[in-house]
Amino acid sequence: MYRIGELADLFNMKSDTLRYYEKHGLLSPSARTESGYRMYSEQDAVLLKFIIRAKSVGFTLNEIQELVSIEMNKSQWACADVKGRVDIKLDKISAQIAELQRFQKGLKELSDSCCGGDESAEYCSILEALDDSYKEHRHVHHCDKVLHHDAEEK
Amino acid sequence: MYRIGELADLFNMKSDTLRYYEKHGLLSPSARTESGYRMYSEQDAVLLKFIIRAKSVGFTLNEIQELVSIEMNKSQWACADVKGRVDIKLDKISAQIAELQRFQKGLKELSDSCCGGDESAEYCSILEALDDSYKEHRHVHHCDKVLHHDAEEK
DNA sequence: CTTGACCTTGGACTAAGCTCCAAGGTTTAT
DNA sequence: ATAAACCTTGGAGCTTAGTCCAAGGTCAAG
Repeated sequence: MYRIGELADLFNMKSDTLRYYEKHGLLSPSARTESGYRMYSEQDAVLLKFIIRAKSVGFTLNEIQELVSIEMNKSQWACADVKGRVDIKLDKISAQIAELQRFQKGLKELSDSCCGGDESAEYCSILEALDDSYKEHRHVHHCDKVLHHDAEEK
Repeated sequence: MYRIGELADLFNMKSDTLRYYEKHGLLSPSARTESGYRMYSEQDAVLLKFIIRAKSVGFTLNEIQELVSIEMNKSQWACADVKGRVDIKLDKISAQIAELQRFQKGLKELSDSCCGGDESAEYCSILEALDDSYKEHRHVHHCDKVLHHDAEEK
């Protein structure tokens, strides 16, 4: 069992945040001491870890609360309902991964076309790298130019 | 050239949001009419599209502002600096994709083990699906149980 | 030449997600 | 047995990202 401060330290967060989560129905300590201290179990820590990870992938506390409340009352739910809810979240995640990958591709092209030397970054266009409408009439910048520039320097 | 309301409509947002972005250095209209109306160019629209996409993959307005200001003053920057900044964002994106994929894998396992029928969702554990420490001593639930249940019904 | 749909600025308001503070109770180490 | 380091509640304050409002200017149509 952890006291609130111990659990908070374990996950690098403030006790305040844990109280905030409790108030919003995300995570209640599984016990209290006679004097009223919150006591968190190993299970609570696992749930907290889940909450933190869900948050880090972009779920709001409300969405997480929904997942958590399903988990808490799972014997009352039909399996089909749980599956349905989870599949909705899965769709959201797939879409988000796809968008991130598109973004990654754009930035990577930019990084690759940006030679990384002392020369001006005039041709390192973030927009050019990311906007599809640019791509048709796009100038392709190779590092040749820079290598040439480097050659001149030598 | 678009007036503020036209551009806003084009991207399903409020004029207020565009003014907000302007105030925070993300997007200034490339012209004003004599009477002071903001006029946005095609270029401005491209930049706005970028801002919206960056936001959708989880960048804060501050981070986007940083990328945009690099774009705006790119001739003043050394190529290496731009590449450096962009590479930092790329790392962030890679990490985020990885985390999303881990989350996706967990939820997918859950969805698969959750047979989706009328039976109780007792064995559909989101935590079990997502917490690695569970996996070692994990019960594997197959849909056999349910198929059997279905068979009994017939 | 007025009506309605736009636009301007400035400032107030909201919601989410914390974060801090005050006033007091508890536990622990010296 | 007393100080330091925890904990409690309640409520205020902060940041981010908008969103709304008021008072007034502009512009095209009838």
